[in-house]
Amino acid sequence: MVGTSATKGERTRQRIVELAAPVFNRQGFVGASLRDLIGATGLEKGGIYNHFGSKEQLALEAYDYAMTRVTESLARSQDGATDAIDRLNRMIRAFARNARRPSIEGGCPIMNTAIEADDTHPDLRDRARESMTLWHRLVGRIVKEGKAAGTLAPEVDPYALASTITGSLEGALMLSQLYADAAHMDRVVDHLVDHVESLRVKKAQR
Amino acid sequence: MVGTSATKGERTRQRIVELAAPVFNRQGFVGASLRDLIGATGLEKGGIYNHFGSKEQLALEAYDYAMTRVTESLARSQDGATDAIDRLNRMIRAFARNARRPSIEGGCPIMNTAIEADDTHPDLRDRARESMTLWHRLVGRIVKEGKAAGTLAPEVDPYALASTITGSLEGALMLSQLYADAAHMDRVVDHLVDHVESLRVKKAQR
DNA sequence: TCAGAATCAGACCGACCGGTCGGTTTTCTT
DNA sequence: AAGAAAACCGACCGGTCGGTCTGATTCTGA
Repeated sequence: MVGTSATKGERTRQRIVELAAPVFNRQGFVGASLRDLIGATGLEKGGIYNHFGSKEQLALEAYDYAMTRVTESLARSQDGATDAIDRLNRMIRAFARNARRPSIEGGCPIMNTAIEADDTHPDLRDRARESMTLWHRLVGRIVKEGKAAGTLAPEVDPYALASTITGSLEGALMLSQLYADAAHMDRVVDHLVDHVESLRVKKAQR
Repeated sequence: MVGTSATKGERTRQRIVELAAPVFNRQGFVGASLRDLIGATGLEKGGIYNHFGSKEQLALEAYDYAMTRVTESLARSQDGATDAIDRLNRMIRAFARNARRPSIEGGCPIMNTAIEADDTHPDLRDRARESMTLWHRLVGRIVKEGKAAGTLAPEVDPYALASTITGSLEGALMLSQLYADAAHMDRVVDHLVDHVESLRVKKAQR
C-alpha cells in the first residue's frame, strides 16, 4: 500500500476525531449522542470505544482538534505582517472570517464550550479557559512588541485591549450566527479596526 | 386566606416558571432534565405536567420569564437619564452588572439560547432572535432621539452601534463567566463608554 | 357543608442514553 | 502463507430520558 504512513488504527482514530469535532461543536457535549457520532464517523459503537475510553475523552480530543483549526487560521494570518497594528488587524480579520467561512462548523469552540460547561463539565471548561488565555497572551505579545517598536502608545493596556478584542469578536460571531448574517461581524470589525488604529503613536506626539 | 389573589393553580404555575428558569439558564434546554426540574420546584412529574404540556413549553415560558428579568433591569436603568449618551451609558452599565450580580443565574438567556439552539431547537432560537432584535431596536431609538436632540453626530450608524454594543457586552459577559472574573467586563465597559462619548457632537463642530 | 373541579403524587411506558464485551474480520509481521 | 494482534461489529446492560395516566388529595364556590 502506498501513501499512508502510520497504522490503520491511528488513522482511524484521527478520522474519528476529525469527524466528531464538528458534531460536538454544533450540538455540544451533552447534545451530541453516541448515535450522532456513529452516524458521523460511520463506525459502530465498539469501533469508537476501541480508540477512546469515554465520550468525554473523545470530546476533549475533538475540542483540541477544533481549536487547532481556528488557531492555525489566526497564526497564518500573521505571516507578512508589518507592525503591531497590522498584526492586530490581521488577527481581527482572520477571526472575523469565521462568520462567513468557519474554520470549524458550529462556531467558536471556546465560546460554545464556555457557555455549555459552566460548572457541569470542569475539564472542558478548563480547556476553554486555556484557549482563551493563549489568545489573550497573543494580544499581549503584540502590544509589547508594538510598544518596543514605537508603534503603539506606551499607555495602551494590553489586558484591556485583549478583553475588548476577544470579547467583541466572540459576541459578534454569536450575533452573526444567531441571525445568519455576517453584517454584525463586519460592523464590529470596522469598529475594532478603528479602535486599534487610534492606538497608533502619532509622529506629532513624539 | 389573605394576601394571595389568583387561584392556587395559577400561583403554582408561576412558581414553577420562576424556579425552572435558572435551571434552564444554567444547564440549557437539553442539560436540564425533568429530575432537575422536580428537584428545583419540589413538585413531582405529574404536578409539573399538570401545568405544562411539555418540557419545551415550560422552557419557553421560563425563557420569557428570564428575559423579563434582564429587560426590566435595562429598562429601569433609563429612569432619569438626561440625554442619548447618558442613556447608552446607563444601558451599558446596567447590562454589565450581570457580571457581578446576575439578573438571572447562569448568564444572559439570549446568549445561552443562541449558542445551544443553533438548529436543533428552532422555537428557542427564534425567541433569542426576537429578544436581541428588541435590544437592537432600543439602541436604534436612543440613537434617533440623540440625533434629533443634537447630542449625537448625524453620521452615527445605529446598526453599527447596536451590533458593537450588544456584541461586545455579550462577549464580555462570556469572558467574565469563563474566568469568574468581572474585570473583563469592566474593561469592555470602559472601552464602550469611551466609544459612546466619542460620538458626541462637539460644540465646536456645529 | 359538600360536591364537583382543580391539583398533584408516583407508578408506569417505550425510547434512548453511555458503556461493555464476546465474537468476527481485517491487518500486520514473519 | 500463516498465525498473532489489532480493529471492528453489534447485541446487550443498567439507568435515565421525556411523557402518560390513574387514583388520591386539596381547593373552591354555591
